[in-house]
Amino acid sequence: VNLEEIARLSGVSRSTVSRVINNRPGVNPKTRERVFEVINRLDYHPSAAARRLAGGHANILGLVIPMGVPRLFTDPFFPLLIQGVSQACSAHDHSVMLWVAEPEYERRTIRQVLQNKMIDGVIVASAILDDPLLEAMIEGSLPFVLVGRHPAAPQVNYVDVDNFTSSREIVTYLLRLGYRRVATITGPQNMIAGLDRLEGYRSALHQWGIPVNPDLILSGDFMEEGGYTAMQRLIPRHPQAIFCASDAMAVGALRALREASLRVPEDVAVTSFDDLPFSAHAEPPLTTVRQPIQRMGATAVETLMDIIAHPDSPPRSVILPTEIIIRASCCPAGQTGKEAMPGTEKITTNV
Amino acid sequence: VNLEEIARLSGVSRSTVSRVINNRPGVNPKTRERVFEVINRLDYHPSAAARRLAGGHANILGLVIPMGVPRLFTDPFFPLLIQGVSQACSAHDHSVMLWVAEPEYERRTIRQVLQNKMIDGVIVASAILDDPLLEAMIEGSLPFVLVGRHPAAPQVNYVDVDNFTSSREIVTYLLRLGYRRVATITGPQNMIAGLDRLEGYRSALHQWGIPVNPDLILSGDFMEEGGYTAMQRLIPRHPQAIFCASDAMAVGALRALREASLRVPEDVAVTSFDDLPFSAHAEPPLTTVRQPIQRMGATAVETLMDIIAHPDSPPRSVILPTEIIIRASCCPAGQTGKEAMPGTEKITTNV
DNA sequence: CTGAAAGCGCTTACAG
DNA sequence: CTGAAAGCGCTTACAG
Repeated sequence: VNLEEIARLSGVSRSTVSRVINNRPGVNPKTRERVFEVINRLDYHPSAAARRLAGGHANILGLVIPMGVPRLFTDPFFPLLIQGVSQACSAHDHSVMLWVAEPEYERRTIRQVLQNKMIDGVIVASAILDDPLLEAMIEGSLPFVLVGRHPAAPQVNYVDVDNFTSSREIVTYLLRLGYRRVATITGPQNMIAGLDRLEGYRSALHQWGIPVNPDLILSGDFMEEGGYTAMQRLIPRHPQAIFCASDAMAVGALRALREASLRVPEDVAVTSFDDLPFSAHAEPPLTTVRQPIQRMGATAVETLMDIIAHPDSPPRSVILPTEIIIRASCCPAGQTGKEAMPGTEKITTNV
Repeated sequence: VNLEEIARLSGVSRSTVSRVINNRPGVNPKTRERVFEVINRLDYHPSAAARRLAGGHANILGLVIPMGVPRLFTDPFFPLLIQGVSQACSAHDHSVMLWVAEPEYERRTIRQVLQNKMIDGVIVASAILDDPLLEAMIEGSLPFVLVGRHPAAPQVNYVDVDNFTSSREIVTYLLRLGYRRVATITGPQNMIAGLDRLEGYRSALHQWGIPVNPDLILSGDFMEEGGYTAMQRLIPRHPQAIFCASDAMAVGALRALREASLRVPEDVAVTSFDDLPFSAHAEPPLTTVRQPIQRMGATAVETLMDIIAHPDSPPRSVILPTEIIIRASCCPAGQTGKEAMPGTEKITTNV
């Protein structure tokens, strides 16, 4: 079943069928209706290959996850993102081409993506500063959207949450509970989210006139293992409360605290960032910043489709809201957790 | 840069360039070399769209993950599989198109996949019995490979591990340690892996002349939550040892045991299946069957490429080896765990 | 071993 | 509002 056949059966030319399919103006409504009827009856779908070759859109978006092996399966961030992207594409009758860019093959992947004449645009889920892939994308002419803000290039379209403000607010929450010796386990400082979350921590302390103590800032890697080892080094420094820059690190931190026989939240209060599905089942359940990962994926798709449709409009940036999810890993300073804490509760922020 | 230009610069016709690109025989070696030289110099890549349209291969494989929301981010099985597929495709200069098939959109996804005239073949990661997608694939003519064996249709190509034998062996391992009251928490019984792992459990007991006690068989869902609730129901029945059909369920079971103040392995020995990355960090680390998930993805790609290249050869099935990874969640019956258990150790099976 | 030509299924000016 | 025609970049018989 091809366009030719639809034209024949509707009694019009191929040009007209093409106009109908692509929703172009200037077609008699009755003609349009007749053509649609035939299309639906035959369950006709245009060939992406032919479309693309003829200079049109293939309705295929690329998704690039430039990530070394570890984090891809340490936590469900990327699976959720992939799902959001995939769902939104499906809903808009687009397909998605996926690249998982291992660092050692990065150059090759860049070529594969940019020289791939099949895709209409790309979603890049990289938050690594100075990612060569990102630089290549900026140089190139393929429309793309970044998941995560870009610190330097203002022309880059992106979808993100406000990592800075969200982090400042959850640290402020700890300060309000009465803690003063608040530590942080940071994300990698070559990722924008890692930087912003640390800045949010610093900003909250500044606002409350509390000096930032370098001994209470430990660097992590967003993963369980990194949270675990950072916490081990932190324990001798006797923090009252901690802000981990990711849930996965918080789980590692909880493990280190348990091994040291410290109770959470009675001895140390713990907060983090992400609200991944496992965070509600941690021991204790985590108080954390929820970011809408799936929605970020879906929003990236919609933003990219809009960019493709309107290539000359100014750069787009979308900031999605977060909320603070309050669970049992915190309690007011000086109290025991059990008596003081409510069930899960939400504080919506950055709306 | 297109084929025309390569032809011009090499002083041959487009036909010849096409033959060179597609590694067809009947080209003078010197001509071939000359053409390759120009291709490499210009970094030329043929247009997948044009290729496909002209009746050739686009070098694009599809990957379908027909799964409801939950398991996709509960455990890293699918991320690992995706990574294996993506890597192997990249290595063979293929691209991958991804569909995450939500059950409610399944019909739509089936159409999108089968009517997609872009892909050369599909990898289907469904182990659900009577999956309509699978039935549609069997009806259709698009080459495909299943990840997970198909119980009924012998013409279906697949890549899998031997779930039955591997499960029998890890349960046998528990029996050798001296346990007799061995329970199991099963996977969903509408998935072939769930069925096979339960059969393996039964078979091990039979071999040892131990009657199968229905009270010691609880059904789970492969996920943490299901393992947790199944274990809660199991505790009053006083099992000495348990075989969980997935690591994620084992983690849930450990949580239930901890809440009931039962020690692992002293009070209850725990084994499972998968050896996902988090299993080495569980409390205690899990004795489990390791299946090579990434390699299954890569093998599926290679098998599919082989099927596409040789469409008329008989059905292919590939069984990859597993190994039993011994960690601290088991000890000989009647001993305390600490004194008896070695570090991590492997028993390779099904090689 | 090599080339000229038709054709894959679309889109896009161009003409009316 | 509609159609005839060219062309996108390949592959594949067919002819030599």
